[in-house]
Amino acid sequence: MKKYKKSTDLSWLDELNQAQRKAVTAYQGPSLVIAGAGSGKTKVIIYRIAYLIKVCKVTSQKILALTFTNKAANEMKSRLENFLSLSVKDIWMGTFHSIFAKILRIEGNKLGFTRNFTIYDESDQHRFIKEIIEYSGLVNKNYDPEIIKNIISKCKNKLISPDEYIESAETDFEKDIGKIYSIYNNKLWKNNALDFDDLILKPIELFSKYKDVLNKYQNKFHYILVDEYQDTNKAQHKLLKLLAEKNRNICVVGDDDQAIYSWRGAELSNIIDFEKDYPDVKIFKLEQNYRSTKNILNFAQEIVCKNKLRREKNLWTEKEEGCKINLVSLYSDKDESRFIVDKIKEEIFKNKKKLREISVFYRINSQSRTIEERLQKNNIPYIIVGGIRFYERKEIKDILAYLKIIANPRDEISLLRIINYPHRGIGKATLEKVKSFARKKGIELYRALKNSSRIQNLDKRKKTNILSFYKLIEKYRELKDKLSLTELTRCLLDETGIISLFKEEGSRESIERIENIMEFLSAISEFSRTSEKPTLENYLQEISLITDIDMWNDAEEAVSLMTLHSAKGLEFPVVFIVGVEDNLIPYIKRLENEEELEEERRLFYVGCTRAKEKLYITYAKIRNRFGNETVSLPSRFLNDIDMNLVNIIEMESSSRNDIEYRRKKEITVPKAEESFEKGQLVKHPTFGIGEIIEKSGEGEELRLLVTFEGNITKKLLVKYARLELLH
DNA sequence: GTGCTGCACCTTTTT
DNA sequence: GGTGCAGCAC
Ligand SMILES: Nc1ncnc2c1ncn2[C@@H]1O[C@H](COP(=O)(O)OP(=O)(O)OP(=O)(O)O)[C@@H](O)[C@H]1O
Repeated sequence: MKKYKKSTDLSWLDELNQAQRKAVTAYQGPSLVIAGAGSGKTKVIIYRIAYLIKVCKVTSQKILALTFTNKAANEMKSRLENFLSLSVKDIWMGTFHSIFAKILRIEGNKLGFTRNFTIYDESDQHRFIKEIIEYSGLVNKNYDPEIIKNIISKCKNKLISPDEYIESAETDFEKDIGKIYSIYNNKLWKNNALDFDDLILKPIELFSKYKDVLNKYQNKFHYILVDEYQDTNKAQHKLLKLLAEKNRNICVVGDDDQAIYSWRGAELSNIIDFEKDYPDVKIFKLEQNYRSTKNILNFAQEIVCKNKLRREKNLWTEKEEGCKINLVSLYSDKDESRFIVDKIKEEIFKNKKKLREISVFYRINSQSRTIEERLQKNNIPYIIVGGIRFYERKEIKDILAYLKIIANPRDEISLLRIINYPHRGIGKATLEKVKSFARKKGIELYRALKNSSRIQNLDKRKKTNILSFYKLIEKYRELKDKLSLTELTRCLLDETGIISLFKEEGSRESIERIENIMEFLSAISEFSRTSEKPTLENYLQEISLITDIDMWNDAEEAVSLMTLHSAKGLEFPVVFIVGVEDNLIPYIKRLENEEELEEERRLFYVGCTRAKEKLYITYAKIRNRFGNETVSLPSRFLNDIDMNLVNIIEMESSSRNDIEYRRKKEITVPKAEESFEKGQLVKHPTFGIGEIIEKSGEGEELRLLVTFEGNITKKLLVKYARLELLH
């Protein structure tokens, strides 16, 4: 690649087409770049930053660039650095969450928490809410923490405070949620902890309360750029509005067809509101796609243009037609994996593709397993991006919990996690006494440990146990600033005996855990070496906002496997999208309302548009889900596609064209579910006549337990079973 | 009071 | 195919 070293050399602008160049050079005032996949939106952001620095002589500290993942930010940085020879270390570039966490560390004391605050991830939140439900004194304690967590998160994304929620609550359920929400926030504060959503909310609070602070950051960030704007939420919108109010130099870039995070509170309406917020906005449309072949682009367009709620786009490419899209039908998920791995081999050996140029996308993480097994069998290097994050593994979270308490002793969730790990004779009953003591005295749990000698009717031995745990933590709190981070962690591991615990156990799983801990240790020393300020607090902050995608080294020679969501923003020469079946893409829980269904369609579109040269789409008839075999049909998104764009490969033993088959079947699916009742007789094409024993689920999910002739009992999904009612 | 084992229930996607 | 929890054995 060509490098542009001299700052007077402006020929790098020639790498942009005319529309892109317009978007790059209109650097003042509000800009909205709205364009389809692969049209160079991210490129516009990168070049705009270069333009600001090189041509407009803006100092890099004055630029704030917000991306969707840390990986995207790192990529931008390296492109600016290596290719446009810019120093990027002063640019504020990162995700909303990491940038504003950084600001909160600096300014948080104004809102009543200290700079060593803990960030609770989702499992911490879950435990936390569970704890609240148990102790909140609510009559009904049977609430599902997961549901409550989601409601609270939705509220936060929509800027609804606990008080506002309580005010509008009508049902008892809502009133209880309001109570829990309010306690939740209060307890977070007491724990000196924030959840993910707070990382956006708290800055809003900060800027609204303290105009001088707002002013400071408005003056700091003269130029704001936001990538993937279609997936921002109300809170983020508000935050941007506050920050951009003064200078109004804000450039957002997005594609409504790629909005796939509404379930996380993202609101497509932010794009429309942007035009309302800034009536003088300059709108730029990019229409040339530089990524995919004609066939791929046309196929993807055809998928997404069936959505009603979208802006019409006119995407085109100068690239060649390329291969047709391979539409592959298989009998089972096992066959699917075999097919994919065979094709990967073919791509590598015959077509001389590199492993890292190939990626496999799926709807849900659990689908990776069968493919993974097959790849292992064939000794093909692969990497799973996403799924359980490295830092979410149990053994790592346990060590992290120690480190978190050392950094922030008020963090009760981490405290509870490891107070009896490894076992030190502080069980449930003992803990209960300590907790109730803390509550009665109105003190933090950690302080209750210190004063545990004063707890009534507690065994003396237990008190000693508690106190020695307290002293252990205290010791490390003192050592924290004396030892390096690596030394501190090593000592801690030694003293707690966590590693020897696994060594003793000696099982395969334990060995794997030890390996993970070793990897964790090397990650810590890596951080100590590369970070400017390698403190415990900085380390904890960094890892709580880092994801698998961010850690993934895409230069490594390995096939990558990831969800369709994770694939957003990436590109690969060869892409496989697997499990393109109804109930998976679109996902079974998102079939009911039109908006969700459209989002599922967009998700599929995002997947297709990642492919540069070759796209395989596979679906299987039989899929193993939690040990049960389930029958699937090809995705409805494959209906009415232009057959000229696809190459149909039938790998299924019964060579029926399933798409045709599906169309026929739709007519024969019984409409009224009420028509099936216990005791009635039905006829099945394969099993013959049987009696309905049990009925469960409803709608698409309606299942019947039927005993057929010969005493064969089957659980059938009515939707697929083609049952005929006998009167 | 503590710790283990077997059972039930589920799980969409992620900063 | 995993995780969390209830109930049981020590
Ligand atoms: N003017 C151009 N000339 C050549 N290649 C380009 C040009 N603009 C963009 N590209 C290339 O097209 C590909 C897609 O660009 P980019 O990732 O910026 O698009 P995008 O609009 O952000 O895509 P998406 O929204 O689908 O993630 C990249 O490989 C990029 O280098």
